[in-house]
Amino acid sequence: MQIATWNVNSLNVRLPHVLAWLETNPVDALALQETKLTDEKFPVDALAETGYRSVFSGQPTYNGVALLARTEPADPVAGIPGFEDPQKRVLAATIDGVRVIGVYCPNGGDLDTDKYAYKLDWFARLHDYLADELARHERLIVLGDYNVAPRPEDTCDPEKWEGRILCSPPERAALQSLLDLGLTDTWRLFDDREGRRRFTWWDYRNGSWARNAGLRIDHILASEPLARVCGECTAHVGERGRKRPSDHVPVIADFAL
DNA sequence: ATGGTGGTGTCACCA
Repeated sequence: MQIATWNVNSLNVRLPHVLAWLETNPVDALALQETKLTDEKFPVDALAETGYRSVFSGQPTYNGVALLARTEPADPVAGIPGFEDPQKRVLAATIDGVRVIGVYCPNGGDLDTDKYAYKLDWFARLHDYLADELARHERLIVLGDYNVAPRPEDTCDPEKWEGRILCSPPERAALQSLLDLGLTDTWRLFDDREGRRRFTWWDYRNGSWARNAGLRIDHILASEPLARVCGECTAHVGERGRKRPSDHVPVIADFAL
């Protein structure tokens, strides 16, 4: 089973990119973030023509998540149960016997802002939700844009990034608390693989792409039975060099199921 | 220093 995540930064703009990518990478499931579409405007038909069923949870202008799959996603649940939040950031469904939870974690703004406090609180809610889900589902994948670079080597310039937003110790601790539940960051299973590009996001500003000034903030976490059979996790970095790209690229993992 | 959305602003807001 191949499963991928992609923050598309507007599905309205990026739909041609997504359709083309799916044609050459016919993954079993794809989690999208920052669709920036209301549910009425979700491109159900165009995706169906490419062979994908969709479930989605969107809002105008900001946020918005979706799950695409070649089989009908079952038992969809939007949001974190028990957590009232107008920001559409979480969507779960069962795909081919795997419970898949797509997440768009808050960015956090700057360290001294309300957005940062919201980010840390949001991660605590996600933690408790995932604890429940792990108890219910042996096969669980949690994937998306976490807006956290877990280690210095997941940044282009540790001296610059350490302690800043996306890399601060509380954010890293929040991500680690998810792993401590029994989830594996599948990327790190292949840390010793040579020639692999290390980042998943490059800011549109400052010529970040040209300088390869990126971060690894998009992750695919898997429960133990899935991590054991994970054979690959890579970033499709080439997507960042296309015309009118998202600032994130797809991350794809392969499980021998 | 860029890019996307909503919508016409001295654009603001978000990433």
